[in-house]
Amino acid sequence: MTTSGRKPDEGERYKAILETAARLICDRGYEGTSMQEIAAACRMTKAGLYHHIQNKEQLLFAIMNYGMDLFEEQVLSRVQDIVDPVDRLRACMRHNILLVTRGWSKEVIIILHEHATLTGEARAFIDNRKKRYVDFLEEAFSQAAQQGRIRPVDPTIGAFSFLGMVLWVYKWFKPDGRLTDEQIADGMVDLLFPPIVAAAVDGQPGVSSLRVVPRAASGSGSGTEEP
Amino acid sequence: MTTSGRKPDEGERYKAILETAARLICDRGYEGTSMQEIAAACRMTKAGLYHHIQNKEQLLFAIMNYGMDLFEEQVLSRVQDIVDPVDRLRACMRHNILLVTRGWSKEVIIILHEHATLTGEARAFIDNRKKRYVDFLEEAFSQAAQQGRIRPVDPTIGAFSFLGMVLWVYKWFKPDGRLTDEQIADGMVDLLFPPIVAAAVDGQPGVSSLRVVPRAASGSGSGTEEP
DNA sequence: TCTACGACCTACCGACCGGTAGGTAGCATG
DNA sequence: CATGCTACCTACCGGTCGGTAGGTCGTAGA
Repeated sequence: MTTSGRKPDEGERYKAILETAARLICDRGYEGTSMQEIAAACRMTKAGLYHHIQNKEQLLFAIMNYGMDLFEEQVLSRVQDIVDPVDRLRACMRHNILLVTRGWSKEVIIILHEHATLTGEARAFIDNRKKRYVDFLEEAFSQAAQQGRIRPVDPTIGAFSFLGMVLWVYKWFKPDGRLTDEQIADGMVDLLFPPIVAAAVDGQPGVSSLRVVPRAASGSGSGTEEP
Repeated sequence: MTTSGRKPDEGERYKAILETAARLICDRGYEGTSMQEIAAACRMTKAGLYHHIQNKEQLLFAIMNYGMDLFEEQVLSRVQDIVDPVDRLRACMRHNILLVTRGWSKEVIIILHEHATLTGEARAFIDNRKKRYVDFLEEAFSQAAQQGRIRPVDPTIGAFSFLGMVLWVYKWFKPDGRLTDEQIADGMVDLLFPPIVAAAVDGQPGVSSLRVVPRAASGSGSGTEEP
C-alpha cells in the first residue's frame, strides 16, 4: 500500500482532483457527495474521473493520506526537533490550530470529520499515521512531566486533551468571528501551558502556575457558534 | 416549532423510533443510513415508518432535540446551581464526559458528529440550544477568573477548550481501553482545574497552581486510538 | 352493528447512486 | 503512415434512494 493509494507521480492533475474532491467532501460529507458532483467540479464526466481513481473509497483514502502529508509537513516537521518539551508542545499547538483555522487544506478537516468512514486496511493505515502523532504528544507530555515542567498528568490524557482543544476548533471557528485564529492559538497555549512565574516547591522549579499580567477576562463571546 | 418537531405525546412508540434510528445513524452516519434500514430496525416497512415521521431531515431534527433534552437533564440541570464557579465547571466536565463515554444516548453523539448536516431553521434551532451551553460555560469561566479562582482567560477560549477536551472524547474513547471513563474524567478535571495548594500572589488566593501528590506520569498509552 | 380512525401494509414513483463497457480523439514514437 | 497509449467521452448497468398513493385490519366509541 503506497502513501497515495495509487501509482505516484501521475502529476499535478491527480493532486488537483484530490483537492477539488476534498473541497466538496468537506462541504457535503463523504456519503453526501456523489461521484457525479466530484467529476463535474473537475470539469469531467464520471467515467473520465474513474480513469484517474479506482473507486470512491480509495479516493477518500488518497485524500486522507494527502492530508496527513500536509499535516506532517506543516506541523510535525516544524516542531519535532525543539528540545524543550513544553516549548515543543506550545509550538505544536500553535501550528496545528492554524492548520485547522486557515482552511488551506480541506483534506485535514476531512481526516478529522470522517474518522469512522473508512474501513478495513485503509482505516487501519490512516489510524496508524494518526497514532504516530498521539505517540509524539504523549512522549512530550511524559518528558515535560518528568522534568517537572508541567503538573503531573497521565500522558494519554494530556495528549487527548491537547488534541481535543486543538481539533475541536474545526467545528466552531468562523474566520470573521470575534476572535482571530492567532488569538485562539495564543489563548489555548497560555491556558494549557502557562509560562512559569511562581517559585519552586519540593525542590523543583516552578510548575504550571499563575502569572500576574492581566489579560482580558470579561464579556461573553460572540462571533463564534455552537459547541 | 416545538421541541420535538412533531406533535407531542404520541407516546413511547415515537421515542422508541427515535432511539432505534439514533443507534443506526450514530453507527453509519446520517447520509449513510437509509430510511429502509431505519424502518427495518423498527420492524416496520418504510411506509409504516413514514406514518410516524414527516421526512428524513425532521427525523434527524427530532433526534437532536431529544439528545439536547437528555444532555440538559443529565448534565446542565445537575450542575447549574453549584455556587462556586470552579466546582461548577469541574462537576460539569465530569458529567459531560460520562454522558459521552457511557453511550446511553446515541442522540448526543449524533449532535456532536452531524454538526453541519441540518440546514435552515432546524439548524438554527439546534445551534441556539447549543449556544446556551456555551454561554453557561463562558459565564462560569468569567466568574472563576473574576474571583481569582483560575488564571485569567478569555471566557470564549476557556469554554471552547473545555468543550474540545470533553467532546472530542467521542472520537477516540473505547470502553475496553487502558483508561476507564472515570479516570479520563478525573484526569481532565485535574488538568484544567487543578486543586489549589500554592500560596497567594498579588493579594489573591492561590490560583491554578501546582500540587505535590505524585500521580502516574510515565509510559505511553495503549488501548486508545487515533486523535 | 355501524362508523371512524390510527397503525400499519403492498406496490410503486422518478431520480439518482457507484461503477463500467466500449469507443474515440490527439499525440508521441517507430 | 501504422501503432500504442493517455485521456477522456457516450451510453448504459442493476440497484437503491427518499417519498407516496391507496388499501387493509383491528379496535374503540356511538
